[in-house]
Amino acid sequence: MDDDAFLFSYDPATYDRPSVTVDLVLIGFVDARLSVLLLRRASAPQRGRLALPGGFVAMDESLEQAAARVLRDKAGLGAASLEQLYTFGAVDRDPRMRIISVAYVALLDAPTFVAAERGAAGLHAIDLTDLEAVPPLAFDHAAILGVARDRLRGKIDHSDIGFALLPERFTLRQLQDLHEAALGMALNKSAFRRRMLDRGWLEPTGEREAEASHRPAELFRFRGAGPARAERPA
Amino acid sequence: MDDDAFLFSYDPATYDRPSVTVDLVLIGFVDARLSVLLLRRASAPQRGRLALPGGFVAMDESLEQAAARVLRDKAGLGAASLEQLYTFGAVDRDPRMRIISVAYVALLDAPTFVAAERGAAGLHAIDLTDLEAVPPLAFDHAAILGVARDRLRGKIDHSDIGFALLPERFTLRQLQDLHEAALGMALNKSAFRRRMLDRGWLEPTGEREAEASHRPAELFRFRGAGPARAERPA
DNA sequence: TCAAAAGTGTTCCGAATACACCCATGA
DNA sequence: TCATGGGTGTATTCGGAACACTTTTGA
Repeated sequence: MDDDAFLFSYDPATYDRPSVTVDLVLIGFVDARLSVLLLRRASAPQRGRLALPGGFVAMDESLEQAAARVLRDKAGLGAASLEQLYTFGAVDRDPRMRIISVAYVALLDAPTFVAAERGAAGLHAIDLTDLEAVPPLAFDHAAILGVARDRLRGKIDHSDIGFALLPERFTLRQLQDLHEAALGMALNKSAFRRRMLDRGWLEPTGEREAEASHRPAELFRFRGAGPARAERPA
Repeated sequence: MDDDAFLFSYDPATYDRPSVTVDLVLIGFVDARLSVLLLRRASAPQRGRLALPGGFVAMDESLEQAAARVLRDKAGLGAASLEQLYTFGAVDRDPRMRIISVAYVALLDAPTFVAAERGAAGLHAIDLTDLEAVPPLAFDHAAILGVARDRLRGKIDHSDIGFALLPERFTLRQLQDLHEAALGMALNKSAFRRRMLDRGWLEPTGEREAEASHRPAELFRFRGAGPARAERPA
């Protein structure tokens, strides 16, 4: 930013500025499926269509703060793993006015996801891995979901983001189901097992699942992780 | 975005909106070093400091169009590989007003980079891989450069972005120098060689470099690349 | 003929895979 | 006792790393 000639003569009342919003992709892993929470629009435009929960960025809050506020107000959730996804700025992406939207991804564990789905009004869950089967979404939100899906797919095996989708204690089978859902392919059991254990991210709790008609699996806990890949400034 | 109650009562004259800019990280690979082009600020604030070239996003242009325009006006360049990097939105990142900036990375080949450095007024090149040695930059631009450096480091071995920094015909040594500069580490010669050739991205031109006191290396060309990793919607 | 860097072949090692087998539980 | 899925051990395959070696040029 170095447009000083323009900047000094820049009069907010004279020159239009775009509006800026944040849109949230709320992802959960429930019943071995990756789901996203969308809001059914109650008014025009795109009335009746599903849309990402979002809101305007106020002058006194950062993008992250705006995202956290939307998470609170629209989904009734406190903290969650929030990560900036991409910024969408096509001129006509919203018919009402010029709106630039910064998309964030929030990864929720299953109880939180289900609580939000039941608790907040108008929230519906759809399958993130089968976007073709979803009825048309509002605005360019289908494209945003596509980017979110691709990002999750690209990062889940190289970073620790997946654990934000699992309960505090989980089995290796759950972890593998999550990876398989995100990648859309089956994974070799013992190879996956070894790879995950060799990473040093998993801490065995002595406990085992109390479940069904077979040998109970051991429950693991996500141990903080060593220096993982980070990417979140500003 | 579903904030209709707010939206319908939203009066641009009443509610302030943030300004939105694009900032460009112009990266080149010259003399086996990764460099970035910065503009010396001629006026307050941060007068005399180096800053990323940038500009406001107009109402009738997309973010990509704004980035291309800045590339043209500030660096005198036509087309270039432009990729969105990250959006910076801290409240106080600019002392004059609330400015949200969408950063883009442009990868330039060496002649283009040098031409821009010489041609456009006030442009200075600094070493991207040695940001600590650079005098303090304006605003949060040092953080932006850090994100750009990390992104390049993370992608250069997994995608084909590196070729945008090389001339149309290049030697494997040049390609390896580029990767070593981006990663900040030495790479094994034959392993690198085999890995690159096995990818099917490189097309041998029959030609060889006309150069110095040793066996001339073969010149390769970047062949379109198969379905590489993409990530650029809206 | 020597220095320097390009380019190749061979071995070694580790990670991923495939697969066989054992273990623990409910029915 | 059987079915089911958890968990382990072993052989195989594949790719990268290491390293020695040959090739080709200018000086």
